[in-house]
Amino acid sequence: MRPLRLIDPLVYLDHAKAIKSGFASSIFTCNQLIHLYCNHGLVKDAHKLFDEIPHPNVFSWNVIIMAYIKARDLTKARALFDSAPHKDLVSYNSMLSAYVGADEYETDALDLFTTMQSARDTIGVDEFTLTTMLNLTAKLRMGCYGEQIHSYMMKTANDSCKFAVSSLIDMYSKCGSFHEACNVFSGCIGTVDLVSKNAMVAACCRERKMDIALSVFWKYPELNDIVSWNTLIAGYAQNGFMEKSLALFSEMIENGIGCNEHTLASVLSACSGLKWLKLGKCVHAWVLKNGYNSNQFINSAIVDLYCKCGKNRCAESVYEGIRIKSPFAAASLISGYSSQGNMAEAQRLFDSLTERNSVVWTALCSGYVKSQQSKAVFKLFREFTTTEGLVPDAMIIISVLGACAIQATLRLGKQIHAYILRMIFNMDEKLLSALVDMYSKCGHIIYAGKTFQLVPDSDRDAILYNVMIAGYAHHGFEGEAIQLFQEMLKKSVKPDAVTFVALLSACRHRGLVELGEQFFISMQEHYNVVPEIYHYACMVDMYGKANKLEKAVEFMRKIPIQIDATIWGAFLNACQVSSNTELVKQAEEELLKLQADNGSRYVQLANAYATEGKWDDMVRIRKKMRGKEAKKLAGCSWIYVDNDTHVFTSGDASHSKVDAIYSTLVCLNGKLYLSSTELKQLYDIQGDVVEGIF
DNA sequence: CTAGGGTTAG
Repeated sequence: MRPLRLIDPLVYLDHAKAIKSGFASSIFTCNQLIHLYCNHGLVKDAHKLFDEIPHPNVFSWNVIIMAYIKARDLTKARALFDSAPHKDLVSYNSMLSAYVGADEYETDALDLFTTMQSARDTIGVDEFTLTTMLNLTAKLRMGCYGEQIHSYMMKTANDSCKFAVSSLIDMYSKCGSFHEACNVFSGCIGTVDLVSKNAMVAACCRERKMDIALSVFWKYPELNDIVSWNTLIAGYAQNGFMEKSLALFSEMIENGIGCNEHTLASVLSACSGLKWLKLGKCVHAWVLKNGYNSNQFINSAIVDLYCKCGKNRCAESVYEGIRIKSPFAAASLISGYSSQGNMAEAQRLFDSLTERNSVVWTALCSGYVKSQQSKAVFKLFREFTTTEGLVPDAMIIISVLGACAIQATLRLGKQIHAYILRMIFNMDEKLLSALVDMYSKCGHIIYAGKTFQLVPDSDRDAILYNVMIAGYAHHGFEGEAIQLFQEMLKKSVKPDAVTFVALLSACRHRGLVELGEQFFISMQEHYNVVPEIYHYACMVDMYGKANKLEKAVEFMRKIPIQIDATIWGAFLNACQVSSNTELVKQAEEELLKLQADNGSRYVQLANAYATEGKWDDMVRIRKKMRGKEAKKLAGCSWIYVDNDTHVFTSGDASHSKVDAIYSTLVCLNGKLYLSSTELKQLYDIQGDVVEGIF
């Protein structure tokens, strides 16, 4: 068949006419011709020819069924399949793999597989069927079924051909059984084939075990093809090693391997990660020159590149220029708008889309989380599940948990947790970090701790530790926070800037000045973490809260970076605590220079003067604030009681049960300033109420 | 002794 394709199809159209007029009409030639028509997308002509065959054989039926499968008309393919008088294993396997390859036909695939095995049907299964089914279990991440197929393959000696091996590695890896994947791979050492090796490299990349991936890659260098290189390049990029990914790409080109659209997509995402606009633009030019600009992965990577490099206008014009737009490119642009806080534009683009996948929904949701609009997230999520009837995946769940954390809606957070358990989601560190953060921000530090404990030691990454340490810090458990920090060091998980923000803020809240100072020094000396604005602000605030103004002043003098409004704000607070009028004025001037339009700054200053009884100054600041039309939103608290939200602002007396509320408050005030142990007991009591979830 | 079905990278 293959050489025929090199000849102008028109020759064969002539040939078809010849057959029709009675020449050369062997059924063999007819079947070949049907296949030829299909390869040129001429399904209708193929079908016409098929209809003209007086006695189609099993090959004829199979080839016409394949024609509709390739044209993605599975309904028609199935209708032909059902009506075919001649069917063999090939017919079944073709239909099965069509179902496995398509979205939302998983049940049909399973039904067909069951039919094939049923006693009434004598068709049976072979190694083709089994590898196809492995593919399905991999796609559905159902490792337990994959395992069953594996044992059946072993029993029937179908487990050692190269197709079986590569599919098994792929299935185990995608179902989270890396160890099993390794076992399969090492079982065929010596007779390694290329595809199995590539599947193994991919499996290592999925596990972030890049050193193993590299050693597998270089173990049989003569085997390496373009897929091997692409797998490794993509692996490095996806695990955040952008420079390594690009270095490997140069090596690939130097070795004359060449590159294809897979390579370029990874290279583009490495460029976005590094914000290397210059190289990214070169790749963009290369894409245009080589006609890769109809590839949806490439297009979304280019849009993403321009967004990440702050060139939203370029991103927009690339997006406009895409002829067949994919939801992925739209998602990139939505994330671009979101990262600039432009949710109106993000929503507008979302509304204009005719095709939305869960990536688009997630992009918009996480945009609203970033801009703290939790209500919008809940609204979107409701639309997603009820109106659209879509099944949430882990990514969108993470966004919703983020919204729960912002709004401290424990009830919804717990519902989501229960949902995760019901759906038997694969709980990865990302999802667990989001859960821990939600429980912690909703005030349930005990739950947060229990969720954290569910994560096996080896899976605890820096983000998860950071979330948990910050949780303990905010709840006043500095001992637990520090203990966790030590555990983190012992497991050689590298602490980063966020870790130290959490630790310093624990010291700040508890007035542990000396410990805070130790952390601040050691973060630079031992852990190579450069202090950022928030670390400085935290230190200043710590000195302020501990009433050590002279230390704050001394610290302010030594700050090597541009002192911004956050730091000045903390310093102003410190001055207020110490009632130092001279310094307050100094801080005021600096602050207003930096943040003339921030209403909260004026309010803070006005209050500072009010505390000192300097009413003239207070009035002056208030007037200045009006002149600039700066506004300050009043901070508020809220609580859910019987499905009703009760909102309170400071000094608020508008609630119908205001007397009862204030008398309870007086009571609670007396119980404040508990010791760490007392606090824990209090949380434990709360924790027991809904213990069932764990 | 010739046709048709299964594997890896985003």
